[in-house]
Order: sequence, then structure tokens, then C-alpha cells
Amino acid sequence: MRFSDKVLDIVKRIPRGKVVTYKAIAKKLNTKAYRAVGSALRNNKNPVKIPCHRVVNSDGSLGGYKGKLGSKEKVRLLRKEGVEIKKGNIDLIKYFYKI
DNA sequence: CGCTTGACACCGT
DNA sequence: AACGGTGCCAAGC
Repeated sequence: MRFSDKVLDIVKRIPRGKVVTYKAIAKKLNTKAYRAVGSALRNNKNPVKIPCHRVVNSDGSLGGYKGKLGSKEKVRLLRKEGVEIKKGNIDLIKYFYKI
């Protein structure tokens, strides 16, 4: 749980209107467990404190959210926070949050 | 030459 | 032991 705890901690401090990539997180943790990051978020124990919808793929695609079935909801939330999304892709250049 | 799709690799739960 | 909310590289169009 230690690993996921770190991930959660990072995601937890993502400011509103910004997003982070799994790669960035893994990099910040000095690890290549990209997938593990996703697993951590999936097993996320505090969805209220952890805005998992602010975590996206390195290419800007939303990736997934709840089994890749809640992507629309994810987009909706992000849009609501001020993040512009084009065809399911986010402007990392504009909304990427450097950890 | 630039973009898109597919396969393989990594780590943790 | 298998799966998962990925990333990177290579080949094809």
C-alpha cells in the first residue's frame, strides 16, 4: 500500500484545472511502474480526496476511468474545472501540472 | 514525411 | 496467477 499511498498523495495535491500524467507520477516516484500507478488509483480508497479524473495518459488521452466506461464523466468533471478537452484529449501543454 | 495502430514490457494489488 | 484507468517503440498507411 506504500506505493499507492505515494501516488494518492501526489494526485491529492493536483490543483483544480490541472492534470498530471501517469508517467509524471511514476517519474516523480523514481519508478517505471506506470501501470502500478493506475492500479493504485483504481484501488483508490479515498475517491473523495483523490481526484483520479485529473490523471491522464502521457499523450493527453483521458485513458480510462472506472473501467474505461466513465470517460465521459471524467471529461465532464475536467471541463467543469476549466480544462478544455478536444475529442477526448486534453491540452497537456496548457493544463499539465508539473509536480 | 507525419500520423495512427499494434505488440511488448514494467510494477503493484 | 491474472489483471489493470500505461508507456514506448516499430511497422504500416
